[in-house]
Amino acid sequence: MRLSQSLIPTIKEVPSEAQIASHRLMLRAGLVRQTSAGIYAWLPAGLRLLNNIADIVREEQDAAGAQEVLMPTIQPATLWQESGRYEDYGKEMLRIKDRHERDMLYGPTNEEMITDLYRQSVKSYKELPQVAYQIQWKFRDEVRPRFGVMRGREFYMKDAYSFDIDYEGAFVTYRRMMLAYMRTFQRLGVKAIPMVADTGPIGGDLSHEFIILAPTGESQVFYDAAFEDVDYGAANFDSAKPDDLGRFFGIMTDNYAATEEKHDLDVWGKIDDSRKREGRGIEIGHIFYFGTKYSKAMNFAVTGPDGQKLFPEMGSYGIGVSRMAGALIEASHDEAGIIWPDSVAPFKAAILNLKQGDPTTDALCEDLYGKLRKVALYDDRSERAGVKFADADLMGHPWQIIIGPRGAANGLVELKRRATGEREELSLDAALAKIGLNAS
RNA sequence: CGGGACGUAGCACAGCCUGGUAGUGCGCCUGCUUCGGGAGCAGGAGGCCGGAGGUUCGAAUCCUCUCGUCCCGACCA
Repeated sequence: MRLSQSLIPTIKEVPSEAQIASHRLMLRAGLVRQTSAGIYAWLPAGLRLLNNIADIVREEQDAAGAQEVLMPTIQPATLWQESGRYEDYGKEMLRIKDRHERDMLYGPTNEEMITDLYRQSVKSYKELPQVAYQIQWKFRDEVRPRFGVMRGREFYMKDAYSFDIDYEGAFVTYRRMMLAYMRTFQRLGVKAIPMVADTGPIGGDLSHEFIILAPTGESQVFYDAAFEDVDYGAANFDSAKPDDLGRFFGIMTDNYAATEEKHDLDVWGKIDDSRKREGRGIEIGHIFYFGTKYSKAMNFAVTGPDGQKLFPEMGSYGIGVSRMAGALIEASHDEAGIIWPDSVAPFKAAILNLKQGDPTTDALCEDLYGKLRKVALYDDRSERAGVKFADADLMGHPWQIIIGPRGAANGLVELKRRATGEREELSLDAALAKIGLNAS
């Protein structure tokens, strides 16, 4: 994109409502704007970020054998009355009436809806197991939204639902999804630690939450460095093999990890100091096994091998996609601004034209932009160099390709790595090769 | 849902206590100079002071109500 023609409004001063780093930086970098408490508009750069995160989540869900669906945001109250949660959910649920005075709601989660869809069509155990997921907006009317996008009322979330014919199958699915989560987080460039969790209003008895470390996290967490040493990639674990899943799950559950509420000083004390990791954590995902809670309540039964009625064993699996956007910034920023991991950056590189209007510089920039149109942001504004440097640092592009009249005369550009601050002067082709963006 | 604050120009704020019709910095526009880390000078645009009601000759300022936003706590992907 050309910055001069984009709705990417960077600002020097921060609106006073933003308290934490990620919120301030998301506003300053022009990623989002708040429209109501806990409700945000995603501007072009922010949307690219959101989509990049969602794409990685999607790829790993697909790789784990889940199928993507898209369910409505507005749901009929009748479904929730069947499960009993219409009453249980309380004021967090946004309730609406349509013109016919029918009770509707903006979905905070989708167990009822997916169960309804399965019971309509799936009648035999032979059609299971299945996992379906969606990446969709949800709404929970938090009493006190805060931390910008990290604790909004409207949020973008990947939610998956699994149906197995017995506990053993459900447990395999649970472990496979957990592995998919660790792979997803690894690709997103964050350290995520699974911790045994309360199941909350969704219910069930096997549940983990995934916490990533960031200085402004909501709670103190403790874990063994063993989690960081693991490569969760397909080369190390084949998610189709039960043995691999077992080995993986062993690592996830045998090593110590706990939030402060569940911290056990005796166990912690026995861990070698060099392997202790401690910090603030942000919950970024949550997985649950809850058995037949919804299949029974909503009468979703299939015919089993013995011809008898069988209620599928279910689980659900969430990743907060919009929350992840904020969490990534919490985990990766400095005084100057955001430092995006390469995998999710809205733009892989920014082209900084230091002297808009200089024929040589303009020509070199245009040439480069022509090659990087899809992945780069071209700062073609007639601003001074200092403004462009500051905005590029603020927006956090992994690479800055700095083009000024000095180097342009010799066909040279300067390449800056945001994360390290390293700069070097080299030819345009060499710069492209180094960034690894040649093909696009 | 308990506790506490704040709404004045796009943003950050002053003015309010002690009523007299609004100001500063940044941003924005124009011109000149500048031009590799958020430039300088000059000129300019922009606000029915969140909304409604009240007190008063007169309300940003005092009173009441209302809407909105933020912070602490409890709660949550």
